[in-house]
Amino acid sequence: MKLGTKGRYAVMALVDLAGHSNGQPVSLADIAERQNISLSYLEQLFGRLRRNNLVKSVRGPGGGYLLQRGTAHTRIADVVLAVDENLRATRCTPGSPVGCAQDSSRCLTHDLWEELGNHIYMFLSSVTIQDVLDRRVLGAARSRTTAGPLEGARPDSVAL
Amino acid sequence: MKLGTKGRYAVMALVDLAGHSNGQPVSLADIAERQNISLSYLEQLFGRLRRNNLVKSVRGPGGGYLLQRGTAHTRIADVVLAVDENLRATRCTPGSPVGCAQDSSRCLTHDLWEELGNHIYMFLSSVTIQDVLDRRVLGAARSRTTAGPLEGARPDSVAL
DNA sequence: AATTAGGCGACTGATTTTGTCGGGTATTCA
DNA sequence: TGAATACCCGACAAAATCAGTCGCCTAATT
Ligand code: FES
Ligand code: FES
Repeated sequence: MKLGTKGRYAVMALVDLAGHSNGQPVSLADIAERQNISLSYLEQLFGRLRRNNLVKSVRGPGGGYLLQRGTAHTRIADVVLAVDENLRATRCTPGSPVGCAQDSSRCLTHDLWEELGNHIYMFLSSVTIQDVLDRRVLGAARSRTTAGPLEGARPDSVAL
Repeated sequence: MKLGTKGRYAVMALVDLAGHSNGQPVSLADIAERQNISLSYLEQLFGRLRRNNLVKSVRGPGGGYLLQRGTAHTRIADVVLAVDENLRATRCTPGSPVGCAQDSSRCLTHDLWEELGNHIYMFLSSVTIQDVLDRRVLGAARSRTTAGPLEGARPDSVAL
């Protein structure tokens, strides 16, 4: 399991984007300056966000990025997964037959890591950009966490 | 946030230790062979575990390690923190005045990461070595998670 | 045509992680 | 006493990952 600057920057950038957009596209240069992140790095991140259908790009002068789904429907988990690729905590790869244990079966700790990953995913799924924008993370999110993600299951790369 | 092989190996080793000890010390060489982990690496890890009062060492022939607290009182969170040092997800250092935001106050996402860290810690605190040994991770742990850690608060390095 | 701003891939330096090595020290047993 | 066992410890090296840069391109607006 890892959570580096990629995931953090992506969330920060999207929150900034959501906060400064009034229906108009927001340029990366603006976000870069406000959030103190390198422009080239942001471009890299937004490339992945775009490919994951989280943002929409508008080219040319006056262009920039827009959130594809609304602020209330963009889950933090999706953002992190888009740029950080996996939250998986298990050592064994899901498809492969041989895990970290030498025999065929799963090792004793497998379930533990898997459940940990589930937990993290649930939490991050329960928080939206809008929640962060409203500083509504502590109370609201926690109460919703026990109920699981809002709606719609992730298709792949979730297993954790 | 990070969770590397150090944390995973440490938990695997302690579970193995708990499972193969009958009051007698278990040597690292045995664990190393069973779990397929380098002996030298294990020594490094157990050094930290010992310094964190999770295991007790017995030197000399027939020596090895014992769990200091019982299997039911050794929390996974303590093990991971002992070898992996921190689960903290925030970018800013807790003591320092300046976080990742340029102005003095916390950035919008600070609460999010902090709350994520809390969540992870709560989950890992709710599971003990005994739970893993009994493959009792999925149901039992989750039900207890909402109630928080078993007892006794961590003194420091927890903030995450 | 000129300017703006996204799109893409390769590349590099720094840091972290993972794991090894070599040489100790304490304890037991013969 | 001394040999064997097994913990103890710090330094070190290979490998992987991360963070960030660079150059050049394409699309749209004016
Ligand atoms: S983590 Fe999947 S088998 Fe060990
Ligand atoms: S994470 Fe603490 S101020 Fe941004």
